[in-house]
Amino acid sequence: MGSMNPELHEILESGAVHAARALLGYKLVYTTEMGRIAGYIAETEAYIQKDPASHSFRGETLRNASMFGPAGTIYIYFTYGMHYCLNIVTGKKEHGEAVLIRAIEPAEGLDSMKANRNGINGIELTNGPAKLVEALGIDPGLNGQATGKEISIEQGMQLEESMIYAAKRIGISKATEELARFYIRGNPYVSRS
DNA sequence: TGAGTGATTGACT
DNA sequence: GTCAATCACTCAT
Repeated sequence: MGSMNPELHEILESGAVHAARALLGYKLVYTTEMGRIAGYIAETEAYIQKDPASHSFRGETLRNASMFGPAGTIYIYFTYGMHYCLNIVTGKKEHGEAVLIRAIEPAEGLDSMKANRNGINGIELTNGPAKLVEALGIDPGLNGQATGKEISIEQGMQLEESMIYAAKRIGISKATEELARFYIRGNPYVSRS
């Protein structure tokens, strides 16, 4: 994390809700020996420790330990017996909060994404949290690592404030009224539900 | 020890 | 629109 640019570090450490909004437009980059695969962050959700819908709500366990790491830590969790989702940890160390990356707009390595997604093309490539993990081909073993290595966040597209939309979260049954989901207005890769 | 749920997706009616 | 897949975790026996 020492290599992370100061502006980004400040954003992440400022807390999950603020970071979820500010991360929109940044480029999520996965670097492997095969090359770079990347996309612009188009949709996020914030999860803080006092949130009943957060994995960190009941305190630290083996599964969610990464959420309690320093800002910039990678949190990858396994769910529904078959899918992985990617989070960027926010806040101070020991604070149990993170931003779920729900959708990206492909920017680099389109052919690799298609291959990783078994030939799927178009918006179905990356318009969901587990879909984008599969498209990038992210190794679940990277859970707990710091960003700036295999997974990094780079300056992306500049967004007008009016392009950012806040909404209720989706895919959860607790605390659904929280305005903790953010997305780029009009971006076709934003997941529905 | 077992039932129920889940930060999802894809196939099917 | 409904629902199965499939496992880690929580909570109630």
